[in-house]
Amino acid sequence: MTIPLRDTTTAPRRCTHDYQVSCSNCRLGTICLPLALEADAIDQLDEIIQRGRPLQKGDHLYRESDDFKSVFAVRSGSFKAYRTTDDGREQVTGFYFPGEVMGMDGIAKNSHACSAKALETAAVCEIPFNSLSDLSVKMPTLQRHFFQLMSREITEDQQLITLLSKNTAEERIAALMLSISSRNARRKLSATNFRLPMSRIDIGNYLGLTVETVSRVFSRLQKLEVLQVSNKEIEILDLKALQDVANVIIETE
Amino acid sequence: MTIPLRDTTTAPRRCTHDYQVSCSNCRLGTICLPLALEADAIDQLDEIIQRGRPLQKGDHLYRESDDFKSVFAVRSGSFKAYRTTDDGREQVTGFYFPGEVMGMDGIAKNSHACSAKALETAAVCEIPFNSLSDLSVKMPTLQRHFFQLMSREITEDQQLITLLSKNTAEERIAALMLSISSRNARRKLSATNFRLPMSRIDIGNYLGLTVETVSRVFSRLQKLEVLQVSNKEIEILDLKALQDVANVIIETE
DNA sequence: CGGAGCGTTGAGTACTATCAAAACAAGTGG
DNA sequence: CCACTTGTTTTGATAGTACTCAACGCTCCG
Repeated sequence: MTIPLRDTTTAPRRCTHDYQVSCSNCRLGTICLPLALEADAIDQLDEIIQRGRPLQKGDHLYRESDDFKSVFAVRSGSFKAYRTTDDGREQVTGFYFPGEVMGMDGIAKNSHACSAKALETAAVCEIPFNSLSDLSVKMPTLQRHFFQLMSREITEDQQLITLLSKNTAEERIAALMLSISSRNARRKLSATNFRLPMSRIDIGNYLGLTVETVSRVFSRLQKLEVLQVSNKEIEILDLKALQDVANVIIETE
Repeated sequence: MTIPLRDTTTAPRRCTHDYQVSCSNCRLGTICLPLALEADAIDQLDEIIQRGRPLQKGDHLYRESDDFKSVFAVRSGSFKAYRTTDDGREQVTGFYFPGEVMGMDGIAKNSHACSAKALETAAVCEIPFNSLSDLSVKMPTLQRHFFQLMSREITEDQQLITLLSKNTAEERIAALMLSISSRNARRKLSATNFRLPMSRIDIGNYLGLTVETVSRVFSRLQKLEVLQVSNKEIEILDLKALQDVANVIIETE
């Protein structure tokens, strides 16, 4: 499960490990770029992607206001994206798991709008944006897919907005657990048993709650036998109930 | 100020009104698509844009789950975008003023992720997405600009996320007033005197507050002589103070 | 083993929501 | 033009959810 790499802060550019894979044989398949592309197209994409950047827990992939050069697809491990507010506080804007693409917020101003930090040992595919643009011009399908990827990021942000704007602490936590569950399922991992890579602090920050509230909600959901929580290990005991909690039950009429 | 069009539900396709303008002589200039394009490019863009769709207050430009065909640039008037949550409630995701582009959330799934409703009499430029895609392939600059536009939408959503996650009612209202103020300024309108096109309900919905709270905050800011509020008419009396309210003063150390 | 950071739990508080009522504005039809 | 309806906005009283402050148990790692 964990990556067979460690301690390679200065990663050797090419070695024979599994991160050497190409897009065509990547086990993440079509998750990262939902490409129903011809083999030829995949090869071209493959050309521009730079692999082999293992990061340790706590390492930054990029920082806010860094020059924007590339977007990144997570290959293994996980990341949090966050921005620093005017008054110095941190706002977590998203968590990223294998197959998901980060950094598109940097396109607007040619500098990253948020920082990305590894929550555990992690590896990414770096996709230089200029090359991607150029290739998109030649390959309308790729352009379309990338538009879709960005659009999806927009709709996901809007879902979070709704969550923050309308939902209670329990609903927010339940929604996050369900989100992580389904993203796991997409990668053929267990939808009911998983380990949270992020701290309670990050969860609270992301969901607009304090750590204490997050902790209390977990305790409550455990008491209700909806979740089994043991530190970062989560087991969904009652999926239906969890969905009910998330869905806002309110049936006034 | 209001548009010289009314009652044209079935808008005549071509008439001699001012909405006949082309991109090259549009007084919104580079606001909508920040195009530093060559004249030739602008003409090509102009070709694909469909104008003359005046809407009345309350009319929908598109609805959630409508087929996605186009994005829209606001020409006059204003819109709110909203999505309906699973339990039937409404979540306002944004307000759109002249020069701003709506509908990019629809690209991901080829159907609109939210509805767009005119807050007052309004007109738009419709930009068919397929044509835009095709043109982008031929014009890398246009592709780049459109990527940037989408990226900007992402960063703006993230700002709203931060606002909802971290800020008090007063801070949220202040931030919205400042946002509207600066968007007005960009269009060479007054940054201190303006009319809110949306209701208190919409403001509250957008900012994750109840109507009552919105109203109370306006009253308080008025008492503090930061704002002059008279129904929908807003005057910013003390910009500095308003920025202080928005910026989270908290200077613990 | 001990410290540092993380996570949990408790008590009290505060901000915002909820409920309720009334003033006000806008639109309709007689 | 006015009575009437409907929806919006404001204000007040009360309640509840989540925050703050505080203490303590747990983990991880040097």
